[in-house]
Amino acid sequence: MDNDFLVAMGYPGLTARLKRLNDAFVHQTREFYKERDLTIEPNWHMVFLLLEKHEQLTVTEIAEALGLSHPAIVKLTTKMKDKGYISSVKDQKDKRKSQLQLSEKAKKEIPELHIYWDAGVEALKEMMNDNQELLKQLKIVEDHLDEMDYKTRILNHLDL
Amino acid sequence: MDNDFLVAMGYPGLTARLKRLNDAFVHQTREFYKERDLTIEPNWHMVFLLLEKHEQLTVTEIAEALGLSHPAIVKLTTKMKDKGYISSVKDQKDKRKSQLQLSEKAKKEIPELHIYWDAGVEALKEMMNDNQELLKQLKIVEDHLDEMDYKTRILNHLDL
DNA sequence: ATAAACTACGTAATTGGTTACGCAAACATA
DNA sequence: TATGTTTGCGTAACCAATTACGTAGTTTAT
Repeated sequence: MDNDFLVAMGYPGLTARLKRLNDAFVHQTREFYKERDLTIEPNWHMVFLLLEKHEQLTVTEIAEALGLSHPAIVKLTTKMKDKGYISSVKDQKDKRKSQLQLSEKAKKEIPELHIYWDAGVEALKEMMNDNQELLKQLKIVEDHLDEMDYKTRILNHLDL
Repeated sequence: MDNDFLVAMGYPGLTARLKRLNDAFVHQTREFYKERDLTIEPNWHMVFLLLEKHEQLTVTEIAEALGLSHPAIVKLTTKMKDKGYISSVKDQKDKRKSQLQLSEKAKKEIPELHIYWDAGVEALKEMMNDNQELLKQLKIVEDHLDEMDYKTRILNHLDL
């Protein structure tokens, strides 16, 4: 058996490697939180950061910012509410919306969480040899994907 | 709202971007297959390639090569069997194992599938500006992760 | 002012994966 | 040769996400 088949495959192995790498990060982040008895989950991180920056946001706004479906955000934020990290206020101007914000508990605990998140960033940086090249290369692909989607690109290459 | 919050976040946005990018590729590949009335799924690709290269493999071998759990492979290959792409033979030397291989149908259809997969590779290459820099950068992170896991690295940075 | 279209978001059903468990076969060892 | 341990893999329960759908509220057009 190959040392690493996905790597050996080159280009076609890319997407599986993206998934594998992400799964590893999420898994180990979850382990880390568990070990420290933190009752937060890995995918809450970006929601916390968003709400630190924006004070209040709707479900749809969060979904768009994170590139997830709105039902995903409903579930995620419901859990965060259950744990007391998020409070929601019905929007008075538009009654369909509810504005989500960090609770007092969240604001009190976030400074400690930032210590862990910062350590995570340092760990990441270290694994990336202290440069942003991976991020840059990702951006290139993301930008291309925005310009024209992958399916269309495949079709174009078939017609040649 | 930011143009792209995950990108703006830099390092901490990385894992969410890996997921988002992978999801986009998988989604659009699925759409492509559907449009061409191909009854295959995106994550079968690597299994096809593995079995082209290795003639016959067990569930566990495939799981290890792809970095997935064995139950994932059981489900995936069961579907491929149902569609007639994989046949399995009980291993005579070790009766716990069954050796999976490409069916005749698979061998007949694979040349056509390669046309599509090749177009996909061309599309990918194009999005990566015809270079392997992203793959190289990924490899760096993967190798570091193999050396020492992310959780341990976070802990190390906390102790400083 | 009313009808039509659109938007926000909650819920249900489905999906692709995971961990946990169990059992049978194989292997190692006393 | 019996016995404890490991391995392979199937099944069950669970989980995080998706798509599809319903409904109430908002906006637009006539």
